[in-house]
Amino acid sequence: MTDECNRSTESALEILVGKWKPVILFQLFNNGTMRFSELQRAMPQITKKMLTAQLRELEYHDIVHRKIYMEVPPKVEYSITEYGLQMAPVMMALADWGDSHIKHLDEIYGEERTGKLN
Amino acid sequence: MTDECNRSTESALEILVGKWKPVILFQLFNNGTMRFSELQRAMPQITKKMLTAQLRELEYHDIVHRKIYMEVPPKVEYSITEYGLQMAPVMMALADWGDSHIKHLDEIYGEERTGKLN
DNA sequence: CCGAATCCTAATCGATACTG
DNA sequence: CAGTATCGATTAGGATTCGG
Repeated sequence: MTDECNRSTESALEILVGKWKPVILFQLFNNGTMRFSELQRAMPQITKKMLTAQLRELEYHDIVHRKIYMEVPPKVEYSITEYGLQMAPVMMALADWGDSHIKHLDEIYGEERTGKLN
Repeated sequence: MTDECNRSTESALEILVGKWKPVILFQLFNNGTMRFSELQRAMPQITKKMLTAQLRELEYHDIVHRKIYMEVPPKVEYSITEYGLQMAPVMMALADWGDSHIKHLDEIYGEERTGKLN
């Protein structure tokens, strides 16, 4: 049971984990459909390699849909799948709790803390 | 706003992420107070180094409490803090969605899939 | 414009041995 | 019993270059 819970949780975390996954998801959740280049502009720090890799994983998990237009120059659009929309509550829960957690850490360690563990 | 959500989410993920964090949390949530050796027995694969490291991080985040008994041989007990209990809903949400997600992947790729992306 | 391929660094994870 | 220290293996992340 505990073991089962853990498999489930890790399966869920697989999707959220990665330096860019949450950002990408927030972008797509907020803006609906976005082109590859739009995503890149929205996240100036990300490299094409990373963006592609993370999108592929999200696509594999059926969270993100990839629509290819057969034209020149190439055009590819990404959007959250219907199934992906179901994880909105999880994202909200994480963002909510994370928000209160940031405040909690500030109370404990003060505003001047580095945020890093030694 | 999106940016703020993202900081919050990543702050939350910081806590859950790590190969052993979820397991440790499930153990402590289910069993209440546990000694170091009990945790080890519950997770035969984990090394002492990893167990210590993950517990320290959880302690830093005020999710886990560490109680040291000054006796010989040493005795240290770990438990979820009051604040830590507040993240129970998040854990539940993750486990729930992860569970349904596993089933969803099975539907898409079939039971025989490896679970790995290429 | 949207990637794939290559190479490299940094962080994470793990096996083993040692200590108060 | 409950750790720390050290080292090697593995993986995630990034810079750059090339191609359809």
